Amino acid sequence: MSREQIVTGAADMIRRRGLNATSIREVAKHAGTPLGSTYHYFPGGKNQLATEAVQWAADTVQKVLAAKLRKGPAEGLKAFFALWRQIVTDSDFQAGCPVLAVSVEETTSAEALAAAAGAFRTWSGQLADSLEEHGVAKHRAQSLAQLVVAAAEGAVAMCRAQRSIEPLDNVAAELTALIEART
Amino acid sequence: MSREQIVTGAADMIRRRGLNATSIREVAKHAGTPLGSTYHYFPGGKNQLATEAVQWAADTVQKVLAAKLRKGPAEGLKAFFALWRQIVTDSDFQAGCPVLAVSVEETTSAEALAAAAGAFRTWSGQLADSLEEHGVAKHRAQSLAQLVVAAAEGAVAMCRAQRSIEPLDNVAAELTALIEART
DNA sequence: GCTATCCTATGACGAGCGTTATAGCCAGAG
DNA sequence: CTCTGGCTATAACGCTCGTCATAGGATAGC
Repeated sequence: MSREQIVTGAADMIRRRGLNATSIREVAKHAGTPLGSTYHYFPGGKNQLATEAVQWAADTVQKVLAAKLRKGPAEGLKAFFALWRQIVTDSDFQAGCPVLAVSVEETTSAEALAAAAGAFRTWSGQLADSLEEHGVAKHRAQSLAQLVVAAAEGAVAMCRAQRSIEPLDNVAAELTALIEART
Repeated sequence: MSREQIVTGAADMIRRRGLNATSIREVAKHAGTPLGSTYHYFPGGKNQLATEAVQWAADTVQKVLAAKLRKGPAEGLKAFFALWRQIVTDSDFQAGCPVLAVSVEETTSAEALAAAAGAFRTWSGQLADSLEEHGVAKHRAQSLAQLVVAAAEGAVAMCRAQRSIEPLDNVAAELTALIEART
């Protein structure tokens, strides 16, 4: 279905250039669909498209996380970082996280920003639940989970700026040690 | 001098809206200077202005960090997080870090991106040096310092999306405990 | 008072943006 | 075969963007 291609294409462009630099015309071209179709599928315009793109990215990560966390928090954490590592390296340091990109632009639609907030809450919530199940106190589990998400997002951006995967790998190693010591 | 006002104003707008949504016209208006002056002071156009804005922000943080790190890594870390906390809360969750904003937009000029990379390297380098002086092994010091910078940047973005200061405070608490345990 | 230098003021350029409108196509139901 | 409804195609709207050019004004040194 071409509607889905538009959403995933939009997510990919937001990941790279940010929301403001992602134009509907280019998303349509990139998806091989005419501009008119975009407004047919997304009558809410750019707001709606951006919101759905963020939600799609959030869901994708959420599914990976849910699957890997069944083997414990440490495995989930590894998968989380491996996922970002692949995105950064496969794109030659040109792609990052669309959720972060939306969070950083005030101009953004309120709905897309809310979707971004939901993504952060979902991911850190999944991690926190897993930590709690493995004996970490509730509040501590939440703090650690937020640390993981924040550090991963920040490290991805650092890697892009520095054109080096080193920050992400270092951060992953530090957090792996920290999590494994607590569980 | 009005040149400086243009740079700081640009940094403030990039902090809030990102680089792409920051137009030279609005920067000039915000600084109370005519549009023509912008190209007089910055013949390199938007690239040059963005680069100087990033450098200005980087220097500002670097100075605070240098001053506080003299009292030890833990004090530096506290000041680092306090600085971001103030920016986020004073702006009612609308402002973040211009360095991160530039790092997330591929469209960005290569020079501004290089300035962003320099900022990350400077900040984490300062922290790493301080940790090393207080007995942390060289490589470990670097990892920890990168973790701190990445987590702070990511946490600021999370706070903006969620309109809550909680992630930043939780991350600061976790990292303070981690750093104090190692020094 | 005169002139050279820095800054201002104003407007124009081509391009791209989000969005809307309208007319045409084309499959599948009756 | 016809008709209907989902999708395409195309063009236009008002707007803002980055950039450049050119003319005007002030101010400092002589």
